[in-house]
Amino acid sequence: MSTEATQELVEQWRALQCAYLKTSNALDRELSSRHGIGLNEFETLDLLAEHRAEGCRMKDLTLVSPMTQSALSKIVDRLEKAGYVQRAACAEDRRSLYVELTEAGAHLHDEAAGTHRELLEANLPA
Amino acid sequence: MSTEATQELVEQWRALQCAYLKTSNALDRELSSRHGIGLNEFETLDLLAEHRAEGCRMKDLTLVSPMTQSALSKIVDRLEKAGYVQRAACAEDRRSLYVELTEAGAHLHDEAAGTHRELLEANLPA
DNA sequence: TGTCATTGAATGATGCGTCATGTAATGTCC
DNA sequence: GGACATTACATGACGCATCATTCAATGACA
Repeated sequence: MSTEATQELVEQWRALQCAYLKTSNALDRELSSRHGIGLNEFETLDLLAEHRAEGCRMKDLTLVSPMTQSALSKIVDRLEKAGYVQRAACAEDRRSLYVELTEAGAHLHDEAAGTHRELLEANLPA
Repeated sequence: MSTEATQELVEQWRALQCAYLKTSNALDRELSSRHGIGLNEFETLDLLAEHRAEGCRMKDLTLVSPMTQSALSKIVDRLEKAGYVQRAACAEDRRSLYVELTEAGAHLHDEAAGTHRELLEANLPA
């Protein structure tokens, strides 16, 4: 590979990095200050809201989230402690747990989604 | 803003997130296993190599790196302990410190840069 | 020149994500 | 149906980034 092509690759990577960090930092800061939850918490709520109809087990979450199983377990812990989510037993497989939005969780999601979308529009490269 | 436009924004964000996480995870994993340094350490070495001619103070690093001043201080700590970098007093301003690549650091950077570029090519969206 | 604000850098407390591991429950195969 | 592997999830240890704070040096200004 030529030196110029390599240089271009590095610049492309730095641009990606910059766009991602700028956006995720802005999201995290605003979601925290306005709604009291971090970005990963919000995005988990968002996934739960999206799949609310089918029902969502921990395992399903790991399939659609970029987070680790372990991280998701702790995120759901925090959301549960805050009352935004609850775990429910799964009749077909007693190892599994359903994760469900509570009233408060659905309400918070509605509010925070506005902030989220607004910041995406402000930060994402057009 | 229309619902569809909002939805598209969210998809754009998830794509950005996915591309960034996939690439940075791959980079971090390979740089660690092949060269024993993390991604942020490497990118700091990379910046130092890039600005080697002018001389690079801590403060200059914070201007070109996406990392925090505090994080950079600790990254340089680790690089220094590993012998890849050294801090040197700054005559014009005794609060400042120059950060310089050592022989070993320059050598490691040469090797690791190959891995870095290779993984960028493999992971970045063409 | 003495006072006060600012700057460059280091550090301690804290939060969070990851890895490795543990523990049930389930599946498989003889 | 009993032994073994596998799956779903939780947890503890660890690393690392961040924030707030601290400290020393410098600048500004009366």
